[in-house]
Amino acid sequence: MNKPTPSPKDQLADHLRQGVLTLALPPGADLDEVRLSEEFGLSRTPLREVFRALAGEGYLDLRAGRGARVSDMSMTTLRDFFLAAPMIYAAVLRLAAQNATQSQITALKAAQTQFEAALHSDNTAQRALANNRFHDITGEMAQNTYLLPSFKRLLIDHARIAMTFYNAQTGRQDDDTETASQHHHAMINAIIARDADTAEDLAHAHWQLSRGHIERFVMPGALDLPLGASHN
Amino acid sequence: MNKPTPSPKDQLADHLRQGVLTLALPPGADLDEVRLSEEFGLSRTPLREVFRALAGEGYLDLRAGRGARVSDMSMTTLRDFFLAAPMIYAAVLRLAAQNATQSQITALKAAQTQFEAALHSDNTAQRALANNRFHDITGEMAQNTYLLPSFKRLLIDHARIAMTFYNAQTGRQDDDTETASQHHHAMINAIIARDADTAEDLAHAHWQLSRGHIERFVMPGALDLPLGASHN
DNA sequence: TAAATACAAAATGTATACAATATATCGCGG
DNA sequence: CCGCGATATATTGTATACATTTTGTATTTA
Repeated sequence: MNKPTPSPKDQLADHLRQGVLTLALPPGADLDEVRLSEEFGLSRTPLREVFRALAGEGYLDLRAGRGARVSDMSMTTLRDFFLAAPMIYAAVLRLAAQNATQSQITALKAAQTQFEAALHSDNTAQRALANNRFHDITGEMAQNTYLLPSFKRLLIDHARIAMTFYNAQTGRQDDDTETASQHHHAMINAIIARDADTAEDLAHAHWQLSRGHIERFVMPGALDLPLGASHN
Repeated sequence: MNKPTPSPKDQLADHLRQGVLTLALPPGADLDEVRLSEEFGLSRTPLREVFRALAGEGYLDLRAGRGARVSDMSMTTLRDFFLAAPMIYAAVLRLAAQNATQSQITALKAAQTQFEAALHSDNTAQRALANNRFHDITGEMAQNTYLLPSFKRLLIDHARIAMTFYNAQTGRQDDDTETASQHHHAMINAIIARDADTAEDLAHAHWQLSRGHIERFVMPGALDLPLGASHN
């Protein structure tokens, strides 16, 4: 067992990352340096370095003289997201199929097992985190330094968007997650078979699913009620 | 005139960025905290924050307990680069054509003027920096948070690769830079015309040019000399 | 009453001193 | 002479104290 006990810095970083991904720290939330440093037994100096690092990864925004905030989700986020995601993700999965190592494939299978477990529990956060982990591994598999930064940022907001919509959505939800899980399985198989084309197709299908999911949330069937009749 | 005098931190950051882009700080170079802090009149605390920030942008690598280095250029860098660059760059330029604001177009024209000036001087570093600035503005124009991180990393290594090869290359060089400059002009026009398709095509042509340039450097015509006859 | 200004409190930014860790040097033994 | 290990040096990491900036509040004035 070689787990070298994570440093307080790593613990804090992981805590914040998880918080951001699960919306426990909502977009735009202020982070109090003093409170966090007391809570994690760190002085402000290393804490601020963690902030800088997480800002570089896209989790936080640092505004000079005004402290750190959880990076925002603006009105245009969704549009930007669905413009970039299919392209980047298809490329990553294609490269993943070409370059995955055996140990990475093992890790991916394990992540998928965790994801399925999370599906059966009713813990939305666990689900989002497990899904995030799965896709993160595909990113490692691709082994392309230039693609990864964008991919990781997409994964952050993918998780946050999923948290937003899976929490709210009723019906169809289980269908969709089941399909997503099947996609994951097919991805694993395509990667094992080194079948880049299939992997790429699966990436597109996967985003198409997300897209439909969110569209149904953002533009639901209108309430069919007469105007102005509501105040008894 | 609203130039609020850059803070020492910004100065340092810019200095390091420029150094990395121009190879004044070669890949893998160690950065001495104490020396730099004395040189720029900063204490180590803010200096290390600059390191963290630049690491996030892809300029530096931070290894725990072993200080900061200029991020490396490995053997696989070129391959990764030319796999990712055409795709990302085409996407960025397409979005740039769709979303550019008037003031950004003005800035782009100015950058191109600077680039041409640098072409006539014989300063390779100036040339690389001006080219970098030009492309950086196209990145701003695209206005897509998710694409930018990868794009910016590509630009860093684009500059470094250009510095490597333009310094060494003989002949054809002027042809190529002239063609590159023409591409830039055509890009500006396509952006003004909001012609996304043309912009995307230009992106591909531009990378094709770079690619050819580097191929000729990496795989030159072999020296046509008899083996083993060299030691007088 | 509303706006503006001055003051107070809080939070961020920086410097310096100290602790921990990594690297280099020297001495010893094989 | 080479390799190993211990000590010394240098460098990185952390804590704390202080300076600066921002933000909130109260008071004054139109």
